[in-house]
Amino acid sequence: MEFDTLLNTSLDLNVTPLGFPDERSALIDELNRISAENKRLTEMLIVVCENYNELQSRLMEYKTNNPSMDNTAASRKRKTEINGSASESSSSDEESCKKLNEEHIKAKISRVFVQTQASDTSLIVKDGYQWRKYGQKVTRDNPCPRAYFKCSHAPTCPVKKKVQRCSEDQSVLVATYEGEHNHPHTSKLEMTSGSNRCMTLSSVPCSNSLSSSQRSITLDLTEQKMSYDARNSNGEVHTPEFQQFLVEQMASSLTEDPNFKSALAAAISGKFLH
DNA sequence: CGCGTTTGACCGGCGC
DNA sequence: GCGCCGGTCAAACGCG
Repeated sequence: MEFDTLLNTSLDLNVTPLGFPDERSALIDELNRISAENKRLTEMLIVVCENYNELQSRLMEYKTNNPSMDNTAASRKRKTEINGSASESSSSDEESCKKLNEEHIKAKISRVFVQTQASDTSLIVKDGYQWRKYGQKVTRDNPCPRAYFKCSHAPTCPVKKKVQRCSEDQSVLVATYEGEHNHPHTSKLEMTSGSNRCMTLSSVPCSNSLSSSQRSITLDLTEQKMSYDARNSNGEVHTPEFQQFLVEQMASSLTEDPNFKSALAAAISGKFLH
């Protein structure tokens, strides 16, 4: 894992030139301890994902047995559409469920939290797609203006996004995506360059922020997906192996953070040099 | 001159 | 029915 590389690097840069055997052994112990902790955290994350998967399966089972289960998370608008189609249509319950699922897919919503620099006043979230801004509005619940974007890469792409600064922490951008892209990323490099980077977690039906410096977490707020299945940008369903990979990526992405590296190197060198 | 952004006007849904 | 509010439109504007 890159964590080891990082630690070896800090060892070479900060400690080895001093050449104290005690410090080296202490550092190695520390490295082993941190590596073990890293491994333990990774395993915990896997367990959490498995538990979530199990819960989702139970929910799916419950919903299957109770098809009339209310869709409480839907917006008022969605409720209106659902009621309207139900009253006008004579279709069966199964067809209604189908329609609901289709509408859910159409209305796929995900939310991204992006940590930006305090001096950065733009509402730009680099996510690998090209966006055209078509409006900006000050909303009631947040003094910061909300910007409205449409995907401009493909004329037929229905995806929209809203970007607004968090009212509590204005260094955090909240980007809300609606719909799914019908084309690939325009630039994968853009995903990992610039002032912010994105890491995506799908199918987590809650809102949360797990941002470290210049990093973001995507939380998919749609509820039509009944099992934990990590998807890539093309909507492909991934295997459990990929979930394992994703977990490892999440752990390793933390260690790739330059700020984290420098802070860790400083902490280690400071601990043993003072 | 073309393209993207800005910004005020407009529209539709919802609550009272 | 009216007002509020979020979302969208489109003309004006700026920049390369």
